[in-house]
Amino acid sequence: MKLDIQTLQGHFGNLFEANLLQELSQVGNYMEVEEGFTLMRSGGYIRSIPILLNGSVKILRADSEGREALLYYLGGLDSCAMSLTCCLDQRPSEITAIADEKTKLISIPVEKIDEWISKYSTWKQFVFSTYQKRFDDLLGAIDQIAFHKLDERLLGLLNRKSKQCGCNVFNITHEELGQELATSREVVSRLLKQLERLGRVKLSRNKIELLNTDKV
DNA sequence: ACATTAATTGTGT
DNA sequence: ACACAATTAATGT
Repeated sequence: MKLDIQTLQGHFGNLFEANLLQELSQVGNYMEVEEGFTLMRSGGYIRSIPILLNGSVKILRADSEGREALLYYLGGLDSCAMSLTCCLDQRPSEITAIADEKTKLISIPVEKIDEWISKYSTWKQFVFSTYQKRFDDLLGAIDQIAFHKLDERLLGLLNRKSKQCGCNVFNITHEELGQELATSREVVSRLLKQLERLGRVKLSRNKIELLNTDKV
């Protein structure tokens, strides 16, 4: 099903130039999918890429066990950066895309993606900013994972020290802990603050007291 | 007891 | 990571 230019303009506003909107309306395939609909299966080749008009789509990656980890969500006028690369390289998809709610999207044939990049600067910008957005998302996700690991390492270190000296009060500075964990003093301070808020630890200058060592 | 200084810790960017 | 504020301990007078 095709969309007329007016409708497209309603969605994209002045993001795209007039000629591009024209082509979009000619070659773009408009579709509505229900929640749970699989737009893209890992391993499959991609013939077209989606641009969301509304709704949202979750992007998953299958791990070695066959479990699927959530990478990020697409929403708004997002497109899928992964599928953009897959298209250009003619490679199979490494991700799975499933509609998270009823979603309206417009689907663009692969060959147009490449063609438009050299033809329309606004399209090039769109593709570029799509990458940028996804990249930022992934960076954020990595940060959180790294943060969690450090969180556990810090608790582990404190527990080891507790075992060593047979008590649960240490005379140590955040700076020193940071060196043991190969991280900065600020990070240790922030982690400890969180642990204090959780009641796992009591903080004072040059001193850290381990609490609740009996319970988990 | 008070002021001064240095070290440690907390927080925003 | 850096910069700065806030807090606390240590020291000198």
